[in-house]
Amino acid sequence: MKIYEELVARGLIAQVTDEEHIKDLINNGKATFYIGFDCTADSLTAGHFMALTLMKRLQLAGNKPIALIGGGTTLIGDPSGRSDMRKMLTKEDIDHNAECFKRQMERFIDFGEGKAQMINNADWLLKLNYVELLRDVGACFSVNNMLRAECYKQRMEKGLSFLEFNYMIMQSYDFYYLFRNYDCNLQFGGDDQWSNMLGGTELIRRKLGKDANAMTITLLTDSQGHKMGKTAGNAVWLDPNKTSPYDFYQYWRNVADSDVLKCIRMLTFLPLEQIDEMDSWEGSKLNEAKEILAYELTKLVHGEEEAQKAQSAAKALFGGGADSENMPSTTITAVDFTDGAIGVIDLLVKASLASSRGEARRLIEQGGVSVDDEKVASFAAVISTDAFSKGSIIIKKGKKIFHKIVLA
RNA sequence: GGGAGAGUUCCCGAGCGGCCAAAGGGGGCAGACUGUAAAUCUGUUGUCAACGACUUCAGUGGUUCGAAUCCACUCUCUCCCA
Repeated sequence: MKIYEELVARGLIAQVTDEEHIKDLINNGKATFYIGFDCTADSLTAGHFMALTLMKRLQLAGNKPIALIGGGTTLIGDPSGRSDMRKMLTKEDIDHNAECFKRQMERFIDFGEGKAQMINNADWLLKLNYVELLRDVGACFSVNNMLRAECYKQRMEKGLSFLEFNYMIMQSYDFYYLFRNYDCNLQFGGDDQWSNMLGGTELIRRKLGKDANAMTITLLTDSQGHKMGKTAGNAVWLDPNKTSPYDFYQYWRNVADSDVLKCIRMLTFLPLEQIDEMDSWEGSKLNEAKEILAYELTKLVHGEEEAQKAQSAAKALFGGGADSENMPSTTITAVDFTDGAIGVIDLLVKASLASSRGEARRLIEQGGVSVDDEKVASFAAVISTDAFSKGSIIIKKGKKIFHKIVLA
């Protein structure tokens, strides 16, 4: 099976400009393709992860990836799929974020000589001259067409600033620039980028009379249609300092039944035959599939060792035995104690298991907190230093969140 | 430039000058049920030294014993006309 067919089989491809042409390019390693990453945060997220795996798959098939860091476009802000304007980021923030992205990507993609490239569009976008650009590029865009684009639909209701309206032009210019200077003949992106990407192929056709191609990746959504890779509105980060390998593992371990196979197919590198076999799994057997998913992804992002750790920690905890080896932990010192004891509420807050004392209190009142497997009965409960005879205690919040408190 | 309207808690969205820490929904968190799933049911959801106190309703000032609610100005957004 060739790479294109595999991508289709994995359900990764959403839309393409010219299927035959693209198939020919990537199946024969003739594509130099780019994916843009807007650096709106200081870490990549699980959402970007799919794009990264796609780059890797294509790279393995002999194609040449260009990771385009959006140092310039991020200054504008992509309005796609948003109902309100993004917060404007400062130049410094963006540079910092771009730097962080770079480090994370290097773990996935081989940026060795001639293998792949990382480029920042700030390098050319920031140098543009307004009037020149208008005459050169602006003339190629029809506002009527742009307004019809799907990515602006939502914003036509709530208002769209001219700044953001220009995002499509910037992204199109990127493609045009890469096409001319880097022989980039294909652009990949999330399905929400489709109209921005078409802007690019259109611009290339008008300016150079040549065909460039675009292809979008299916957005990873759960069975309810929500974008995946978020918990409570917060992204699942790839940076271990922002989302620990254990939490990362748990996120995937807890996906809904209906989404497991889709995730395995789209995100892991397991052979398709093996995945097809899992397809027949049902009921509690699916739990095993979730374990596989969680393990595979954690391995890809954090390495085999961390994946092992996360898995054994999870197994130990949910299996009953309290293996606290790899649990997130907080260290306290004697100073935190008053008269040889510390309140459970204080511990919860210190460990960030509760964001306020009121919340901690509520948790305890509702019976959601245990210390060393014993339910905390009263919010006034205190833990004495004696409890730390083994050096640490384990606090459990709810059913799935474990945290170790170490006495230094 | 002219006219009309809007800004409320994580989000949407109610809110006669006192009974408003603010209805309702969504989301979140916790409990029950389970398979670390989904669905369902229940509780909870500003902060704190917690039957009380303190800080919130775009901002700044004002009117009042008392303001999310009234007035003035400012900012932001939407709509209509140019």
